[in-house]
Amino acid sequence: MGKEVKILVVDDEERIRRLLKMYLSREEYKIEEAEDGNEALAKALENEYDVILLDLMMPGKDGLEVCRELREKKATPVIMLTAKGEEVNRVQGFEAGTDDYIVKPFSPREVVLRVKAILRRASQTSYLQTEPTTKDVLVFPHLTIDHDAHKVTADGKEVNLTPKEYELLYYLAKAPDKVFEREQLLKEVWQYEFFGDLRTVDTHVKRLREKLNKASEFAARMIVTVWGVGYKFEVVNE
Amino acid sequence: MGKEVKILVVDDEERIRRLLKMYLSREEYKIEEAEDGNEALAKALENEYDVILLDLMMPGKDGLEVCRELREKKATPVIMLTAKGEEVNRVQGFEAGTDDYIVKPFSPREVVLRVKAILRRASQTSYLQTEPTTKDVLVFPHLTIDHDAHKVTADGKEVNLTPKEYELLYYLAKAPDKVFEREQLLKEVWQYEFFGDLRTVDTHVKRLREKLNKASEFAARMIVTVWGVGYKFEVVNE
DNA sequence: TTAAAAGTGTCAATAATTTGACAAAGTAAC
DNA sequence: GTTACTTTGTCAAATTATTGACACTTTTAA
Repeated sequence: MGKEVKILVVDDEERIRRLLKMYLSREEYKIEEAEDGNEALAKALENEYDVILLDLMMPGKDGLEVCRELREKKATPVIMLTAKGEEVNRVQGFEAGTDDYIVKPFSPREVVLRVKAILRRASQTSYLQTEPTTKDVLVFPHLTIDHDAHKVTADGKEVNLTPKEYELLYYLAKAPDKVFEREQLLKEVWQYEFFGDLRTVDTHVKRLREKLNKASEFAARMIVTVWGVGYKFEVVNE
Repeated sequence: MGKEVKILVVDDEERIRRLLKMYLSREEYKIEEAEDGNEALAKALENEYDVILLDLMMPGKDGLEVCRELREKKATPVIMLTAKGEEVNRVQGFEAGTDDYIVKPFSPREVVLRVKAILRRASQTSYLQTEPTTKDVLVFPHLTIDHDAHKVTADGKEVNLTPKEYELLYYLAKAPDKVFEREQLLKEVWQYEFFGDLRTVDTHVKRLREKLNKASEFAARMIVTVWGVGYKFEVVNE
């Protein structure tokens, strides 16, 4: 339902573009890319994007400049990507017409949250706001993940998860039945510059299962180990 | 119950319209927008609004002029938005038919309070005021927030809150269960040009909990920390 | 039975929150 | 106006919770 959401991702590093694309694709957004300021500006002016993710530091035209020039013609929401220490003056960014910031290295959750926040705001600006913005709640037998409230419930009982546990569960549950290798989970649930021990994933899975199990053994069993490959979320039929 | 309240928001800056809309939508008003004087006048004449929020400085026809022309046909209440330093002669404004002023940058509370004041005045002017204006009171177990009286009661005892504390509580309590990031709270509870320290939110939460706790430990526990994300208001089941 | 893979418990390192103290800004009372 | 009082925002400990690593145990599949 609702029309397709189009996002433009601008960064000179191919790796960053790929990561952003990966995170955002999971939310069913359509992603396009640009690798420098001029290309970004050209695309942004020609097309109608719902959000633009814009790197601050780029060879040639930098993010602020692109934003400023874009603003002369269009109001497309812009989220600026800044590296730590690159600390833009918020007021400066604000004057250029930036809507929000994300500091690198970012985590998937952060990116997705920000994009959603922007989209929500934008949709509220639309003339008639009759329909309530669709709630983001995953409901399975024995387990409910309410992403707005950031709350997990198993067999009626609330399960208190730490951020990483929550993210891990949410990530897996968003694609039931799909197996993820530990490497991939580390890349996508953790920040993108994290090169940690693969066993770390196991530890978190363990803690997650533990907590789920206290509330519902069925919920705990939904985190399934795929031997030799990784983990997946599978709905229990009971 | 009660008829819908329709408000027209007029400002050439999209951001300001969005902010006003955000604040006022939470009060269940229906908001329409106009981005310049002519559009405003056309809409104001065609429709029946309960209040018009009108920016003073706009390219083309300015706020005073719109107000003056509107007054030749209609008595719709007008609240003028003026930037600091832009200090209109109040007499001039009243001659044009302005009902009230708000100085930018404004805070949500200010906007909502003024609008409510105007609506109250308007409804009292009406001939027979039989229907009680719908009361704005949030009632939870152990906690009641009477927004009309601007009064908070926890387990029967009145809790004395400062404006910011009150606004923070009210904002959270208006959307139970929904998690808000500190950034968002700063953006929406504080004035819109405030770029303060995120920890400021924590301090206010602390003071709020402190005061609530003196009256009712259950009420205090309703302000819930969501680790790594932000805060939410959650009803305690006890 | 064995090698590889997964699960577990512990601990130190990190990270986020809470808190208290203080200064600045704003208000009210005189 | 000036003074006293309140509210507000910042900052930097102190506290608390999360996290990552690693060694060790258990399970699995061949």
